[in-house]
Amino acid sequence: MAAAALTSLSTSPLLLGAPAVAFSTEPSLEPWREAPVRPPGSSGSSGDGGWVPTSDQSSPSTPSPPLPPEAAHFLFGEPALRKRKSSLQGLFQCLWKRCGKVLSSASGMQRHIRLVHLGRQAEPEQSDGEEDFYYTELDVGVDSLTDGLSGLTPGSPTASTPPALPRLEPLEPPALPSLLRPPALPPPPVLSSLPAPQVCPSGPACQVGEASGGSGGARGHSGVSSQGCLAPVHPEPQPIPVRACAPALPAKPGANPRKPRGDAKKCRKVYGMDHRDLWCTACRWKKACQRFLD
DNA sequence: ATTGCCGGGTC
DNA sequence: GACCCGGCAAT
Repeated sequence: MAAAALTSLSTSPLLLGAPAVAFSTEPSLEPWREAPVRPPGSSGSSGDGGWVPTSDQSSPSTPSPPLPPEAAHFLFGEPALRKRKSSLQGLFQCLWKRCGKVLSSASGMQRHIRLVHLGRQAEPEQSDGEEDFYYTELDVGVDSLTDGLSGLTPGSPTASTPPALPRLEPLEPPALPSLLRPPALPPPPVLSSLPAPQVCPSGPACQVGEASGGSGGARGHSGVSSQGCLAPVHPEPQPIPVRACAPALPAKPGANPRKPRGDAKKCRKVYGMDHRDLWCTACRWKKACQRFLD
């Protein structure tokens, strides 16, 4: 029995990326989904400059192309957003923008998506599971949902705030495990053509390490709701088949991991305790050195 | 033990 | 705000 359940679960591409919770399936809460760029007629599997799709035999998922940082923010800011393959029966709603079609069977929904949105033929063509990303199951029961939300305080607006992240230095976007990926990379031009990076100017998930030593930089970001990050600014938001896959988020919300110590010698070491008057003020105040930046 | 500096205090 | 320091983590 358990093995059968595992087997069926393992076939779901959704399961892999959502270690934490199954989030709300309310479609209106998912305006962040980006356009799955799949021009009709295009196979959408090449031209990503380096990303070579593999033959994809291990799972319905295809390798994940590098997502734009914005997408990574979404990933951080949002726990798992969808669930599927739950034991309960439900309705299946198409998440494609301005579609919202509701069908009562997953297979019907997959067919709908293949035909209508993906421009594929009716035959499942050993369906790669891509359709799975474009619809959600409208649950009838709430049991599985509340499982994932058990850690949240009902009614608390801050509850949806993701745990504080370790400083997001301008690192490469965390290599998205190829668990969940859009079938085709949403084109950077769309995002970059936006007037301004208003996607999430201040959300915790979007926080980028401040230039130097503003000691307050890492403080006080608890009030920002992750919803702010999800404000759709995409001109033509289409459901993006990306679900949250936070790679090992810090366990403690509010834990503020220290900056790794730089190797630069600071005033204290350069001038010594004897010449404290030569120190920069920050060093004198036991703050992050302003003179010898890392 | 030393160093860097966060967090929090006082003025 | 400026200024100071306890205490922690990294070294």
